Amino acid sequence: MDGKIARRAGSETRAEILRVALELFTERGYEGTSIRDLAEVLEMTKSSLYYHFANKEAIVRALLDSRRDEIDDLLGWVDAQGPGPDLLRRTALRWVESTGRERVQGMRFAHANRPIMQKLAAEGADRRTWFDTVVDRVLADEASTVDRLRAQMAFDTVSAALFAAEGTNASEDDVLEAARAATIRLT
Amino acid sequence: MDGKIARRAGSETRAEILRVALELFTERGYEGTSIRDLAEVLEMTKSSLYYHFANKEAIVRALLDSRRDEIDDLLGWVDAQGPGPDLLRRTALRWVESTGRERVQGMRFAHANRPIMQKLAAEGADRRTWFDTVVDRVLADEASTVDRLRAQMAFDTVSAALFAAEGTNASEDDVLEAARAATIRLT
DNA sequence: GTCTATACGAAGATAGAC
DNA sequence: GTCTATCTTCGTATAGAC
Repeated sequence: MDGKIARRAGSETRAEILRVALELFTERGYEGTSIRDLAEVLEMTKSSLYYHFANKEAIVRALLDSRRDEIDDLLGWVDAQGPGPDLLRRTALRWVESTGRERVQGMRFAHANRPIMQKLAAEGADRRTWFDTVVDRVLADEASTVDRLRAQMAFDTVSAALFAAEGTNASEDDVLEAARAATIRLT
Repeated sequence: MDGKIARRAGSETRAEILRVALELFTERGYEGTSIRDLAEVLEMTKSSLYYHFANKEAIVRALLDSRRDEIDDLLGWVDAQGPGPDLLRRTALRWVESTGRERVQGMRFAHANRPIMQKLAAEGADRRTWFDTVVDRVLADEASTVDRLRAQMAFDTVSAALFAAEGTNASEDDVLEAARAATIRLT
């Protein structure tokens, strides 16, 4: 783990801030979480936070950056596949089955904070845009709007299952299993 | 329309407030919409608003009340049905196919404001709780957690399709058609 | 029922010392 | 990099006249 890239000093704090921010933003919502709240949990002052991030929104942006690579991976994988009628199912399943704790956390976050997600989406690269690309490559050119919607839904099953599980005592494994089953049925 | 219940004077303003609130809360989010914003659009003062609603949250509560009847209807319908293995599909389809503009609007609202929805949910009657009841009556007693999740998802397809359609140019009809197709596949 | 005026707290953000 | 102190704006909400 001591590879080419030396560990940048100070990045620890940044990472810690992001960890806490993800947690609080998910639980209480972005608007419902103040810089003060973050500072309190982190046991540092607001000002210190502002040393690491220009403003509150920048924290969310950084959070989103971390998730970006996963979709890039998926895109790379799709490109390496031969075309075929089952490409949609295979790709969606790959996506759903590769869902780990981190991604689930990210989805909860996205769920809890749609307004800011949409705002950031309007400015450029967001999850939705990336998935549009995936769906483009995986569906035939003549696919209808409804086909496209259904394909998107097949990728979104974890999110949907998570929503369905809200307030119930379903485990994370239950959620993932339900999502997997749904993806198969939708493709 | 001049039936037994005389039209209560003043309720017009209330209704107008709710109309505007639903719109703004959906577009900018609950936290992102101030009482000021509402007052401005309504061309009245903040104080007048406070005459009609005790506080900001009360507006959301009123908004939710309006939606409650629909699920009561569904529950009544389910009770009138004979049991059978296809009861889940029939019920979910009935729900999805009865989705109109108003309900779609309500879903968008719920989507955009998960934090407060959850807060109000914690206090009692929310959509999720109601649907738990529906799923209870529609599924066999020995249904597994995953079965229950899948059933919930079958009811939530409009919501999922709406999410999938975000940022695309899919029409509302496209969304409803995709939702219907998904419900069939999931049941 | 609607207004003016205002209290009051909390939020995001910055200046500048150490 | 972290702190103290402070600025400014905005939020919800209330008092009380008309």
